[in-house]
Amino acid sequence: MIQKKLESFIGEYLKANSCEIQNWSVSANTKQGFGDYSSNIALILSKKIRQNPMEIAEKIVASHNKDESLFSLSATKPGFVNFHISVDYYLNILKKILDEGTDFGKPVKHAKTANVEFVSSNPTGPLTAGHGRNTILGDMVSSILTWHGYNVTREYYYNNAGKQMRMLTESSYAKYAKKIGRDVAPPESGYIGEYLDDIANEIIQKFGKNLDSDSVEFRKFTEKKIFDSIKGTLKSLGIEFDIFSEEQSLYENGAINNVLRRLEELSLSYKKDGATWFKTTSLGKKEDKVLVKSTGEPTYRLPDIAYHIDKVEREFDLIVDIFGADHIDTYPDVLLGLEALGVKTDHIKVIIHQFVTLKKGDEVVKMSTRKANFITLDDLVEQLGVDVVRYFFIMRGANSHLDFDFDLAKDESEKNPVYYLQYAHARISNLIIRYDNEIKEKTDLDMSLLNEKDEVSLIKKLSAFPTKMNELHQSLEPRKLATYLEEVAAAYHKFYGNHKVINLDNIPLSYARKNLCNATQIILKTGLSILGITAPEKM
RNA sequence: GCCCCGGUAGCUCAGCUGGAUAGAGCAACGGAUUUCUAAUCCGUAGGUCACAGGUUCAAAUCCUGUCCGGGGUACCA
Repeated sequence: MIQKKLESFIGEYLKANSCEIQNWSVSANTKQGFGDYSSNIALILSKKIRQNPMEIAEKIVASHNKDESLFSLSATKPGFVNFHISVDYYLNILKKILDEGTDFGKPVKHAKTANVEFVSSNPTGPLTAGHGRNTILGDMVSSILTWHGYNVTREYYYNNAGKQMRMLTESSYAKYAKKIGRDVAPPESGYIGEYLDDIANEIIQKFGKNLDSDSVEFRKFTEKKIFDSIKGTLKSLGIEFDIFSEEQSLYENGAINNVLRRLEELSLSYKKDGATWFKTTSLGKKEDKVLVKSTGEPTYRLPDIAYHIDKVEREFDLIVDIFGADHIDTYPDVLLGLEALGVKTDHIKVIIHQFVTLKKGDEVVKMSTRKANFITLDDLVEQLGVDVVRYFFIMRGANSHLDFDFDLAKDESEKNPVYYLQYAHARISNLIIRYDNEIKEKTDLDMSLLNEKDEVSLIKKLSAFPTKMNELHQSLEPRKLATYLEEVAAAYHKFYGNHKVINLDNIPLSYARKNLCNATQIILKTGLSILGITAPEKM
């Protein structure tokens, strides 16, 4: 890529002058007036060879062969070396975008596998608005990896062995019992949502009124029904999972006991007060953590260690966990456990996101599945539409808190930047139809006619796409793609506003501009599809 | 107690693997409508980048401390 070439230019200069030095860089400029790229080499070098940086910069500029057509050089103020890339270079990229279409910028060889675990909410009720963030984030991260050539497994892990599910089963039975007139008190702090009434009715229809309280149907049927509803919600958001893994099986196949045994063998666990402790202090932590409570029930750490061993053994090249802030304290323990057992962890990437704070006006809504005072993800989709919902959850970086005012949601949805992107795409579609209707005449494509400021800056923006995607591959932050697409759309709207594409008096220019529009549309389409957002032809 | 995140324009936020003039949207004000879809564009105004030190040729960006706000967590008493 271009940056490498610029770096090697500097590198060769250094070599020719037998200077050995590190820490210098060539970076793209965001500001106007200093060329496309700049290097700080002279500033770094000045200290070492005790020379004025400006003089060094000018020497480097002078060393450049002026016949070189790719770029020209200049030196400015404190001592920057600026690279001005030739327009031809960008025009070539533009051609490449048109040739390669939505494959533009895609790395060819990767053939790797990745596992992305997300949502992983226990099937105790419908997905709430609060789950939306994890859900959307995980799906987009998966898409980013897919685009980069990974064969991605989307995995949903749920805990059906613990207290929550037992409570759900009892709550389900209580609803059933009440409907058929048995005198049964609902469990204390059980689940009370209306969705359980619906399920109870179905159970009556399907299995009749004579089920015992310990019938497996309460657990099985309730779990299945709730899962169906969760899957429905996910489907409406365009998300489908490849695998659902359950905690239960880790008990059944002995994986959990195995972890306990091995930790004991390594003297990394001990009993105290009837509980089993994980000796994390001997692994550099401040305090030990509980693996199995004195009640005999394991804490979340133990099954999660076993589950991660299982994932690692499935030999993915990359394992991504999308976790909410409640895991901040605990996931390091899980990794520690894996390392202690000699399981490789350096290909595990944990993405933690902060929670969403839901508000109604100024009032914060505390959501609880158990108490059934929640706004479902379905509600959001119904009110705002899939595209707005998807965009909404990645408008802030995963690591920042996200405030969501439900009262203003609809209001704000009209101002949602996603429309700005989609409008740019729709505008282009419309324009191309117009163009084909109005201009029948054929002409050769001459991109060099595109030399207006707005045109050039749009072309440069489009050219940055592969670099952006590369960054995205590193950071796995969908927001960065969204930000980039907003910039592309802005550059396009600006160009569109200031220049006519269809001009019957200048067909060659019209044609070149039409191709610029095509290229813009390709980039927008590719980006939007990675975000799982529709690219409309009309708005 | 321990941990995480944030404090940038009136509001909501970008920018934060250090770079040269701190950016958008909304709100305000003024302009563009015989339109290639105005869900757009052009312009004006708006900033001690919480505060204080430090590192550096260079700090909104890195380090330390302080203040303020949000959140998480414990077989926690």
